[in-house]
Amino acid sequence: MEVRRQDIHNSDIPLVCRACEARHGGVCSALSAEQLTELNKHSFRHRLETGAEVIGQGETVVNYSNIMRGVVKLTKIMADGRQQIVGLQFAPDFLGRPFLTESAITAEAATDSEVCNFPRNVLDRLVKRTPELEHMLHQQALKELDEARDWMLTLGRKTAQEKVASFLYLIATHIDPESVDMSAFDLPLSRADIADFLGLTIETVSRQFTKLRKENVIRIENNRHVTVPDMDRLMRYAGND
Amino acid sequence: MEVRRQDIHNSDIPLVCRACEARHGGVCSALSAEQLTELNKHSFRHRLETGAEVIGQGETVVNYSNIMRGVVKLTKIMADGRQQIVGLQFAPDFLGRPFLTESAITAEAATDSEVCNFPRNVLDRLVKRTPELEHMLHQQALKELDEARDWMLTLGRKTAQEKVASFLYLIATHIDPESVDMSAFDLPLSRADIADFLGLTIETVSRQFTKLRKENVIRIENNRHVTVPDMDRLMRYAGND
DNA sequence: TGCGCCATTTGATTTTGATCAAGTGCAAGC
DNA sequence: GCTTGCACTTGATCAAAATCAAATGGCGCA
Repeated sequence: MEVRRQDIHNSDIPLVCRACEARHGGVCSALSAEQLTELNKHSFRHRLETGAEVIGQGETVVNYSNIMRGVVKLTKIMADGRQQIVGLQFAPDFLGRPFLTESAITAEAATDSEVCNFPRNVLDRLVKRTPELEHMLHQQALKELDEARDWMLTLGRKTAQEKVASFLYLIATHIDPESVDMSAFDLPLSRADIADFLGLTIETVSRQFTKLRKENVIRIENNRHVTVPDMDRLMRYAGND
Repeated sequence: MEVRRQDIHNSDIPLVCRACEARHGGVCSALSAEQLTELNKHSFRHRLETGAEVIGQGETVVNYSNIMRGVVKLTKIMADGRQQIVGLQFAPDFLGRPFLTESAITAEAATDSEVCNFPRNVLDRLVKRTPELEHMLHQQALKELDEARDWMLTLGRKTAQEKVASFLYLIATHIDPESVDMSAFDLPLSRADIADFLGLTIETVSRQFTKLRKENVIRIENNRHVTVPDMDRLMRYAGND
């Protein structure tokens, strides 16, 4: 099943980009062949092992990235070490905060990942000249805002059980957007990360996993692999009626 | 002290806009005289009493707004009535979610307010033709995203005392951006609203107010008027070291 | 095979904030 | 001036989640 595209001749497009799965989902989809070539001159792909930091809170932003593969967590840290994950980004999301030089968050690979980096100033220049690109980034910002607000309801008003169920539901629906069957997946986060995402402790997360398992809402193998026999049931446990 | 402006001749600008305090801060600042005239043909100013709903969760968006005066709260409600305020908007913020027809949140006047409404389709058309306008909206979305993520840390990881102090600090720094002295202000929210903003109950909010008062971090008159003798001290109570 | 290292689970106890239940104070209306 | 209603405060008790403290269970490696 070939998908026809009316945009540009493939032959005009840089080789690496032609083979890039994110080209049609990420920011690059808003660029012309020349712009892609220009951006590609300065960009480089990059593997990230679990835990590798993309940028730290308070650091100067020199690169933006596109996530090619894996999951990246965005965290905020307090002076005394308390930590909150404020966003999870999945391929092919854009990673970066346009128009600010200092990062307000830490971005770090939650799983083994791959990103495509481009220098801040090159993309910034491109954005100024390409309204379609700014539109793309605007859409992404609005999507992240919607997600952040959804999560605020979870953090502020849900019980521990609802929080854990909400997290499982979120992962089920985001981890593999291509797949029709969302009922089996690997958790991209450790219990500690899940706790930081939900505003709970590891112990509470663990207990809620056990409880959901005993009530047959989920099955768990090897701590990371989850099966959901009834997605609607999980949704009800998450408080999303 | 007259402020010189290089943009456009005042005489080309609609009368109501010329007298509008929000014109230089809000979306309108990105528009040319003709565009302002065009938009103004379809826009109307509107008073909102405390509690008046601008738009309800799940409803179809027909208008965008600019807040001229007052504070608007954005809330999410669960099926069983639990409620979380996910954003506070102050004049001259833009109010609305571009590119989506259904609202994911309820927007409601937290104080007596005034807004300037324009039909969705008129502004949408204008955005398509005006990159500068999209840039403005993009900036606003990013600002709201930064604020949402700050608040996620507060909701997920701070104690009740830190939450209340954080709220007071937020209001002190947002209620009157013009004023140099932020140490005295009126709370724009009732205790119930504050509880919904902080993910707490009214009782807990009240107790924390009392505690902060007894420790001389704040003074309170008539339930709504707050004085902060030492802003840095309040900030430390908020956990922002 | 056994050791040590982690991440995770489980259990006992404590703490924080929620819930339930009266009060208080103030302003509007008769 | 008294009642009524509403927003807020205060107090007593309860429950959910945090904290403290051991287990348990892989997994890599000697």
